[in-house]
Amino acid sequence: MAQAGEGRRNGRVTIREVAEDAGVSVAAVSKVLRDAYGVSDALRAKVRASMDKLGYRPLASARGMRGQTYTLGLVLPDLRNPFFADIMTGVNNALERTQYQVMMGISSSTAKLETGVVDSMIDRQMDGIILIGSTETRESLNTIAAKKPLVTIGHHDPSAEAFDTVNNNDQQGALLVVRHLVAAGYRDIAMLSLQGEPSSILSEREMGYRRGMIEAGLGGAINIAHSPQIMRDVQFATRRLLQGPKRPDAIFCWTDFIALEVISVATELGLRVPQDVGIVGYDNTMYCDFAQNSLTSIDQSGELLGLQATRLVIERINGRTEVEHFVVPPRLVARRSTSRKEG
Amino acid sequence: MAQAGEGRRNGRVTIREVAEDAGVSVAAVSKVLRDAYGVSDALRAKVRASMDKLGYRPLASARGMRGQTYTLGLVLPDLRNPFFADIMTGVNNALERTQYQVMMGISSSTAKLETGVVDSMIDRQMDGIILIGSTETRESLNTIAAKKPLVTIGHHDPSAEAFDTVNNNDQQGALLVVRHLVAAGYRDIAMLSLQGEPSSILSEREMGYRRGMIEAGLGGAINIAHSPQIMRDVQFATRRLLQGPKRPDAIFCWTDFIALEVISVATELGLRVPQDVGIVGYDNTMYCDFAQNSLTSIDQSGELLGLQATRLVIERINGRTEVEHFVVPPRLVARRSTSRKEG
DNA sequence: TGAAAAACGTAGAACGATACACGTAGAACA
DNA sequence: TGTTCTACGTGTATCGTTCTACGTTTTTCA
Repeated sequence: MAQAGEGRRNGRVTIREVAEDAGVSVAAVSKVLRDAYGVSDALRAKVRASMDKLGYRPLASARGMRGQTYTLGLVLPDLRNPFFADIMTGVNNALERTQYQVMMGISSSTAKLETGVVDSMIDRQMDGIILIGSTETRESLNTIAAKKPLVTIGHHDPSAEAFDTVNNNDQQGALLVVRHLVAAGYRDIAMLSLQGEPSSILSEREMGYRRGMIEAGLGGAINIAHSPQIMRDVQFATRRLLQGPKRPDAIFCWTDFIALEVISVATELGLRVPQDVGIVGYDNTMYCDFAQNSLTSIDQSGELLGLQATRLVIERINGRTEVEHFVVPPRLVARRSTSRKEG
Repeated sequence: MAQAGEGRRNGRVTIREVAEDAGVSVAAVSKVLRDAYGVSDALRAKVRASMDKLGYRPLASARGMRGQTYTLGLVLPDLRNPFFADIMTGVNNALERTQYQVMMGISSSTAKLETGVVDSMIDRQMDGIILIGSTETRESLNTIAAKKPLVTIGHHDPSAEAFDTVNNNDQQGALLVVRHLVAAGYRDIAMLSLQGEPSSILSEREMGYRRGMIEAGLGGAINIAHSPQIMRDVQFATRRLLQGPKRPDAIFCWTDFIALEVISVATELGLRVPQDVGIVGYDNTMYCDFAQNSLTSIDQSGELLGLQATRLVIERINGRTEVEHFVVPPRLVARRSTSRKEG
């Protein structure tokens, strides 16, 4: 509580002082602040001049008590996946010319922590919330949406009414992967999927994988392994796959990071990528491009996802109530990790 | 402003309702909330029961008006470097049994954006601020510290009085790198340093590099290149280094991510790592361990840095005013990217 | 037993911004 | 000239907490 500066208010300029300086009422200043109706240009100019002169900044807590805080909450599953940086770029672009600021929290991909972070964002009066890769149930999401405008990224629920969703078409993404691998000559294609709380992306991608395999007449080779996104576990799961009785000749991984780890393990086991085993990731993060990885991956346009989600949440804050579901088509980026033919 | 739920208050339970339900005064509930002096066990139990029953959660904005918001602000330079995830782990561990929540913002390594993010955290009444890799001047930092408890990570200023610093010893880290490379038989050791706004880490590391080179009698080979942390620029700078007149036989990179990119470019140029060129990174992020990278790096114990910074900022919130400067010794982790001898 | 001190509870005034209800001046119209 | 309407300003109750100052009860100790 003790503070380096002086008194408790810390030398902060209040709306009252601005009003006094400009020779107008407090309410007039508030109107200028909010671009509200009923302010003449002359008054607006006078007030803005005083604000600049005094270095006034409205206090979010106080605004939150009666109006908005002009803060958006963004919840990420983790800080390790650079894909979220792409989303963040989109969010920031969308926020460029607005009053809004974004604050981030980490859910660590667990429903319990996610709930905690979201609740604390609601406690902090954030005006809207963007939830990436949520593991919550439809019920919980509806509860949140009843309290604050909500948009999810990476959560499929086309029948959701209370909140908007922004997604890449995960089923199609998985389908593209299988088709690409089949075309490259791979047959025993395994999927290394995510273990943990069930989520809609999970089932979408697994569904796409299954459909792709069946479509190619490889229904008998369907093989889905699961691992949490933790180094040790991924290594273990990968060894199990690659050293098991019928070794797959290609692995479709949940995420680029996992794919890189699979490449690492395969290399250590003396297997050649892509000749002995083809590897595909998801998200097309910057690591895919490195020569030592050269990882085939699915691009889901993170920047666009972030941009759209932000647009939608601001629209909701401004009163929209009809639901909107935005879907981007995925795009496969082929690299050396699956180019068996030339290899 | 429009909202899915009912009225403006959104069905939120207030402290008043809790007080009523428990049959005590509002102030008594507040005391329980803040673990303040002057509350009997009986009363505390009664109040807690009511809080649970009603699902009460204090509103941060309202608390901020008079007291604390129990929110810490954490400012990261970017979301792409997984090193910050380690720091975050430490922060979360430190916060485990406290009431505090952390909210993150991104500075994109530019002083202007950083100032914006920090100001908006102050507007939002955060109780304390942790600044990672700050590019601000001592003046600005003092200004911030005058308003809120401040701790920096990755900013060397041993004479700072108004805020605490938490650091790894960057000069020693660079020194360790040079010594290691020299011991492995490298001589023309270049440093690929960061371009952008000057920072104290920058000069510390470059100083360590210079000292190491001079110490090894290689003062004549000192060669510092600069590049911003952007893919294209790093590639360009690397090509310049590796295709220039006197090609270095080892490159000490600013960050693991850059080092991985350097490995990529070197590979594309047909150079073998570590035989033709040794590569060292910084931060010892998880990517270093992958077989395809096997990158020698400096571990600066991100988790510990995060833990200490959080401890310090909370101490400051609780009234400490004497400055504290915490330094962790760096540790070199040798991997294949510099093992010329066996290679 | 009585005085002093400690322990606990309460009322009510802040905190800074918002937004409603109201007041006023001037324009438009007949 | 009077009436109605519009445009714009203003005063002030209000949001949900904290916290000071004070009052009451209980405990301690000689």
